[in-house]
Amino acid sequence: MKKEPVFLIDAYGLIYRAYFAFIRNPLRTRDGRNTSAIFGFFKMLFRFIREYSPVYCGIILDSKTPTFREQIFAQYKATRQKTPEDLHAQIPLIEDILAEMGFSCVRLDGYEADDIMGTLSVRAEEAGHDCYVVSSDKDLAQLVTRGVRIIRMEKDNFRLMDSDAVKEKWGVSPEQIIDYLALVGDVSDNIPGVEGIGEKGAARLLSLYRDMDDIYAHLDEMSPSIEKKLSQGKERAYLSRELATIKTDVDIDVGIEDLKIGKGRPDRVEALFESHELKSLILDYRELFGVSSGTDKADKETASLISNEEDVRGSYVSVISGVEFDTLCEKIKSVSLLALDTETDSADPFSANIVGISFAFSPGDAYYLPIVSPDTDCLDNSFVLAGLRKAFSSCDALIIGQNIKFDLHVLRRWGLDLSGPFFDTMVAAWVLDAESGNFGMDFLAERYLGWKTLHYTDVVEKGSDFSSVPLDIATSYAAEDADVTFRLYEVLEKELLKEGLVDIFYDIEMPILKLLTDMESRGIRLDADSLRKFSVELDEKLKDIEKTIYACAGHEFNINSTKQLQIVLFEERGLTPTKKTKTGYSTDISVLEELAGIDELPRLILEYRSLFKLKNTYVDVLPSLINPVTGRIHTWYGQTGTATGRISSKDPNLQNIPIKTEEGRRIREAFVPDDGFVFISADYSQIELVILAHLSQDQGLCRSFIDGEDVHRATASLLFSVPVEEVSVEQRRIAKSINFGVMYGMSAFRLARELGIPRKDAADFISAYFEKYSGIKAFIEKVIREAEEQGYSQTIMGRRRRIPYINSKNKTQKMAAERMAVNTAIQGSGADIIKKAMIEIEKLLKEKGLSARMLLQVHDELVFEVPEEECDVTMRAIKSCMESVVKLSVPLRVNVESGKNWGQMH
DNA sequence: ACTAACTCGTAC
DNA sequence: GACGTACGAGTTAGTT
Repeated sequence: MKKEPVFLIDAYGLIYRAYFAFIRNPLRTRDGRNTSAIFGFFKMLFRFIREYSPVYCGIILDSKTPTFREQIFAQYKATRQKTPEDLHAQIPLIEDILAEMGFSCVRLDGYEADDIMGTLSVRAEEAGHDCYVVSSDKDLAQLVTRGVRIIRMEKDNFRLMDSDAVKEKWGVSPEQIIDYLALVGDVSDNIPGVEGIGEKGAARLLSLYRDMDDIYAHLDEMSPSIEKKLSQGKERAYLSRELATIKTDVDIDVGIEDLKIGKGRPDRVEALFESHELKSLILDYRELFGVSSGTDKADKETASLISNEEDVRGSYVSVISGVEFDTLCEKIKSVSLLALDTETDSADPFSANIVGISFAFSPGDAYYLPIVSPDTDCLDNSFVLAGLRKAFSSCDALIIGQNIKFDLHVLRRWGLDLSGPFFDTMVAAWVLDAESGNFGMDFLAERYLGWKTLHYTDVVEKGSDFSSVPLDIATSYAAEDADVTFRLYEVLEKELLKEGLVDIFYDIEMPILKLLTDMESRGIRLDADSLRKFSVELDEKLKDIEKTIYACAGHEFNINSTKQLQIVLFEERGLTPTKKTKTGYSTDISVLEELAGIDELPRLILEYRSLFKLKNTYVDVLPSLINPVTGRIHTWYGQTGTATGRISSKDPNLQNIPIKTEEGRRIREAFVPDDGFVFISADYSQIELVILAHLSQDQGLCRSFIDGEDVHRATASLLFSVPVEEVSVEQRRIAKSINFGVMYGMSAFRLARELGIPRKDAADFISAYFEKYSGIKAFIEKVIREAEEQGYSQTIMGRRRRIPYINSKNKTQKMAAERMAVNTAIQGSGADIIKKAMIEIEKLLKEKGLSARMLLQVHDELVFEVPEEECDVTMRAIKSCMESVVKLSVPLRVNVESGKNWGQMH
C-alpha cells in the first residue's frame, strides 16, 4: 500500500503573505494588537488541510540567527526591509497555536526553511513517501523530482507543480533551476546574477546548454554581447549559484515520523484563538478537526458572539421576493431621506450595465436589490423597473449618493430617471476639504465614521466584475455602501453647516451635478472621417521627419525617449544644455527652441513632437471614443477633480483640445453640431484679470477694464510710460506675460527665460509692475496674510481651499504655498462665477422655452448646440445671463459667437 | 506583465 | 528651487 504523503509547509511564506494581505486594513484586537498574520495564516492552513487532509505535515521555519549564506555573501537579503514589529510579534503566537494543535514546527539555527525542506524532502522520498513542498518561492522548484512536487499558493488556489509545470512556467527543468537563478539573480534575496541576462536570456541559454559549466565551456559559440556579459559576470554567477542552491543534507534530528500530526489540545487552541479575538477560526478548527465543543458555557458564549457579529451584517436584506420588493417600494415612497448605490459590471458610466441597487433609509437599515446574480433568481427586470419608476415618481426624498452622477447615468440608461434633490457625499467631502485629494468612500468612511468598509477588491475577483459575486456577499458589500453613504450624509451635512459651506453645496454644486449629468449624457458629435484623413496626413509627415531626424543624427534612436535624445543632443552633437530635470538635462520645448538657432536637429524634434502629440493624444484617440449607441463623444466631468473649484474633464479631456496652432485647430473643427443645429460659444473675456481687478480694487487695473481697453496694451502703456496707441508689439507681449505671471506668482527667473531677457531686466519689470499696480501688490499680501492666519484661501463666493504649507519654515514650500493661496482666490472665483452662470442659463433657457443644449465647459467658455432658428435669441440670452451673474466693480464681458464647428468660433 | 515615477505637452 | 489648475501619452525603472 502506498504510504501517506508528507507535506512540508514554508511557514514564513504564508505568514508574510497573510500579514501583507491586510496591510491596508489590518485586523486588530480591541486593544489594538495586530492579528492579521495569525488570522490569515490559519485561514490558509485550514483551507490547505481541507483540500489535502494531510497526515504528515511539518511546519518549517527560518533560522532566527544568520545563515551560512550570509557568511558566504554579506549582502545576501541585505535589501530586504526589516520585518515590521507588529508582524514579528505574531510569529511566536502562531507557533504556540500550531504546537497546541499537534503540529511539529521545525527550525534550525544557521539554515533557512528551504534547506530543511530540501533535506526532509529527500528523506521522505527515500522512505517511500510522496512529498509536497508548500511554498510560493520559485527557488523551491529545484527540489522537484518524480517523488517531490511543490504546491504554490496562487491567489486563493493551490497549484500543484511537477517537473512539466516547472518547465512550462520558467522554461527550464527543475535540475536547471539553480543555474537559472544564478544567471537571472533574485532582487528580493539580493542575489546578483549576471548583469544583462534576464529570464528570457537565461531560459534560452539553458535550453541550448545543460548547465552553467556547459555554458561557460562554450562561450566561443555565443554572440559577442552575450559572451561579454557572461565572462564579466562569471564570478558573480558562481557565487549566485552557491547562494541559490538549497541544501539537502542538513544535519537535523527530525525523522518523517516526527512530522505526523499529533493529538492536539482543543481547549487550549480555542482559548488562544479567543484571546486573539479570532472567533471565526474556532469554528473552522472545530469543523476540520471534528472537535466536540468544550464546556457548554464556553460554547454558548462563542455561539452568541458569532451570531452577534452576524446580526450586524445580517440586518442587510437581499430583496428577492415580490413581497420584499413591494415593501421596499413603499419605503421609497414614504421616506424623506434615501441613500442609494448601484452596482454595475463596469466602471465606465456610458457602457456599464446595472447589476443591482442598494438602498439605505436610516443607519443600519439597508437593502440590496439584485438585478443580475450568479447564484440566485432575481425578480423579473421589467417588473422591477416598472415598480421603481412608480416608486420614484411619488418619492420626494432627498436622494443621497456617493459619486451619484455615476449612478444617475447607469439608472438613466436602464430607463430610470431621477430628478433629485440630491446630496452627493463625495462632493460634500470635496467642498469641505478639496485639498485632501481623496474622496473615495472607503477613505471617507474611515475619516468621518472610523468605519472600515469591505473593499471592492475583497469582493470581486481580479478580472471579474460584480455580476459574478454571489448574492450573500454582494448584499453585504452593496448594502454596506448604501448604509455608509447614509451615515456619511449625516456627518457631512452637519460639517457643511458648521463650516458655512451650505450655500456653495446646495446652491452651486448640487445644481451643477445635475447639469453635468445632462451635458455628459448628451455628448457631442464628432466628424470622425475628417480626423481619420488627418491621421493619415500626420502619419506621412511623421515618417518623413523621422527619416530626416535619423539622417541628421547619423543613426536611428527612439525620438520619444528623452533619455536617448539627451545623449544625441548633448553628447553626440555637443550642444549645451540649458535646463535640468530631476534625472538629467531637459529636452523640453523651451530648451529645443533655444537650440534651434544653432542646430537643425532640435527644430526637427520640435516639429516631430508637436505632430506626434496631435496624432496620438487627439486625432487617433477621439474617434475611438465615439459611443456606438449614441454615435457621440461623452466626456466625464470631474466635479471633485480640482483643489480650486474648477471642473475637470476626462475620457476624453475636452478641456485641452488644441486651438493655438493651425494644425491643432483642425481637431477642434472636427467637433460639429447635430443636423439642423449650430454651435454657440460664449467665453468670458479675461475673466481672471477682471477678478483680480475686482478683488484688489487696484485703480489702474480697474480703470482699463472700465474704459474697455485692451488690458495688456494698457499694462504696457503704464509699464513703459508710453501712450496706449504707441505701445509696440514687443511691449504688449512683455506686458501680457507679466499680467499672467502675476496671477501664478511668476519669478524673475522664469519671466527672464520666457522673454529671453536678462534676469535683472525681468526683475526690474516685475518691480515696476508692482509699483504701478500697488493695489495688486497689497491684494497679494492680504491673501497670503489671511491664509497664514486661517490656514485657507477663499473665493468670491466663500469656497475655501486649505493651504497646508503656508506657515512652513521651508522657504521653497512656503513660497509654493503662497502662490497656491493667491492663485486659488483668483482661479476659484472664476470657477464660482461660471458655475453660477451655467445654473442661471439653464434656468433662463427653460423659462424662455429655448431648446439650446449646453454641451461643454472649458473653464471660461461654454459651448451650446442650438436649433439654427433659435440661434440669435439664444446668443443674446446667454450673453446677458453670463455678464450679469455677479455684480463686480468692473464690467464682466462675454464674447458670443456661433458656428458650424467648434474651431470656427473664437 | 503590471505599476509608479518621470518628462513632456495640451488647455485655461 | 524658480508659474497656478488639470489630463494623458510614452519611457523607464522597479516590483510580481
